[in-house]
Amino acid sequence: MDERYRRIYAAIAAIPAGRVAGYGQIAARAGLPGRARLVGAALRDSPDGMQLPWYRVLHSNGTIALPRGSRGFREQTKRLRAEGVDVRNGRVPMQAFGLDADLDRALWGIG
DNA sequence: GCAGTGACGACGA
DNA sequence: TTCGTCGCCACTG
Repeated sequence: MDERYRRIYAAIAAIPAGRVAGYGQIAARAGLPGRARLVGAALRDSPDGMQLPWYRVLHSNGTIALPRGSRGFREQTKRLRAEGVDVRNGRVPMQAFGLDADLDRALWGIG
């Protein structure tokens, strides 16, 4: 496992329940700005045994990355709703559930 | 080393 | 709001 992947996993694990973050945010927090695709690769490569809130990672616009109707899509939607996140038609209002700048700073100690 | 592909993101129509 | 295109970088054959 690469150091980059470790950082990505750590950034994802830092997302609090009931909140969501974009791939770009995760990549940036992992010290890999602009490498959003690498976050997706890391999730694909993540072991099943690893406890990772992968379902809290969405597209920058708040839409679920997985294809509509796929098992992962259903699983992500189900888990998010279980945490109180409002998933409307495969989409989450980032302005309500996304990580704000202040919250982001509080979580990852930026600034 | 080259070409194809992808759990992405920003833009323009 | 939705769709298509381009740029990005890492992985794979």
